[in-house]
Amino acid sequence: MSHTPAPTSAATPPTGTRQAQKEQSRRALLDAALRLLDHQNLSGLGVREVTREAGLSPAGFYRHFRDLDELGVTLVTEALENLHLLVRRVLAEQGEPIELIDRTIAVIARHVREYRPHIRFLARERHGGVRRVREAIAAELSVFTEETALALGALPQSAGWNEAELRMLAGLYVEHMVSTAAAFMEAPAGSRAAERRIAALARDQLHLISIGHRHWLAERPGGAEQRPPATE
Amino acid sequence: MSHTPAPTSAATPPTGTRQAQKEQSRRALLDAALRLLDHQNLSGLGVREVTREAGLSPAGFYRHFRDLDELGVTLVTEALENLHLLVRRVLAEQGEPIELIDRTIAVIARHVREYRPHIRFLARERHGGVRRVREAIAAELSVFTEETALALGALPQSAGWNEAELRMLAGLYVEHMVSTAAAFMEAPAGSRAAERRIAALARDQLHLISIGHRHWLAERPGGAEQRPPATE
DNA sequence: TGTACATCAGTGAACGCGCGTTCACTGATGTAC
DNA sequence: TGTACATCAGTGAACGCGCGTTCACTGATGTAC
Repeated sequence: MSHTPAPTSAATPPTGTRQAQKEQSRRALLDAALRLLDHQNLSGLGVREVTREAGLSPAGFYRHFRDLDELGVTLVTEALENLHLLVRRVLAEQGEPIELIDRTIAVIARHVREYRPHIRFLARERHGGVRRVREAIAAELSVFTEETALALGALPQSAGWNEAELRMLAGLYVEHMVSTAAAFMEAPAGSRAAERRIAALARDQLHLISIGHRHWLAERPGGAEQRPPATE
Repeated sequence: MSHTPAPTSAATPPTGTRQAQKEQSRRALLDAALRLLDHQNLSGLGVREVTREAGLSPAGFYRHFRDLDELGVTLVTEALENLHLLVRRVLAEQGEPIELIDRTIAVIARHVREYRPHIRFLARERHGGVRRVREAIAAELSVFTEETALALGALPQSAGWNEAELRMLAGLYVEHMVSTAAAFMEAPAGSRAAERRIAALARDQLHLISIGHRHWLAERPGGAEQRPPATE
């Protein structure tokens, strides 16, 4: 080694360049689609539209996807992985209930800021026109609810709660998270004032729910002893 | 009058028949669109598609609407009137808190059963691709929240609540109503078992929120005296 | 009641256009020797 | 290192098709007398 080899440069493309370039085009197609989905629905997307936005010729599309459905499925997968990332971030938070609320909201706000296109895509297609996409999102939210129920069960204020009750409460929290994320998403991009207003509102609402959580056992409908065990 | 005139019949069309026939075609177009929107988005609708479904020739469309946007706006208006009908039904209910919860859920279930296409349309377009539609829906939900806040303020358990707090709670209830309606809507049409499961879940969740409502004043964050008056 | 004319909702044909998809091609990247 | 060949991501032209919209028309409904 009389001289150090030149670092990977444009002049001397290393093996693997080809594959990397292909990946880059694929990424460009997916990103173009996400950009277009900011103001339209998945079912309204067109092959020519996407390739135009991505800077490829229409025919180039078929080197990467069989058709638009396949690209759609890829986007769903990405968005759901992304949602799972959000869930893990939220559930990883620790602390007293009141801190937990603020941290949860902060995590959601940050996530929406970082991954707005994916979040918008999920909000838009959750009740959108493509059944398989709707079902995939519903299934993921359901998994999310189970994970949340598990986490809630570990809290001291959940002592005495059965599984059905934990899932009920988890559902309430998940729905609230979803609508909070949607609210952050609809806010004018980058408006910290709007973000603060949404956060303050969500904070009070979560606080009220946590108060309900704490007093539930004493007042649960029908009385604690009449409630069936956690079947269903 | 030696003989009673024949009642309105097909053989002797009365004045006004023409207008009534036109209205019938217009209704057929709107209903066809609603039917198509059961499994696709507003922005994906086509003139030829709608007229085909309605049994008119493509050109006939233009006797009723300038373009699809105009038909879309009409559907939004109808759906929002319909939503307002639901709100009035819910807010008209009276009774003890626990009864109120059950009645509210029953009203929502019935309304979704009666007007499923309109409700589905609202759910689908709430975060859909057409900005003006999204904004119209958001504005209506906001009005709805204000009305709910007003109704909540009249309840004895709201004594001592300021306006911002009432709106906060109303927002929670409205969001919950929306997701309950969506859940009823996604349930297999006519499955009473699924409806009962959704109703039971919603009932517990509303109950938990109402417990939070009752204990809020004693535990509100920062303490009651530090809270600013009901300015925004 | 009957007749002559006006209205206009709905039609069928035609238009130009952008769509999804295919095809033979080009030329940079990769490989064998 | 240099040369000869293979691969294959991306291209540009072409296709047939359904779209939105227009147009002159038809015939039932409505009106005047």
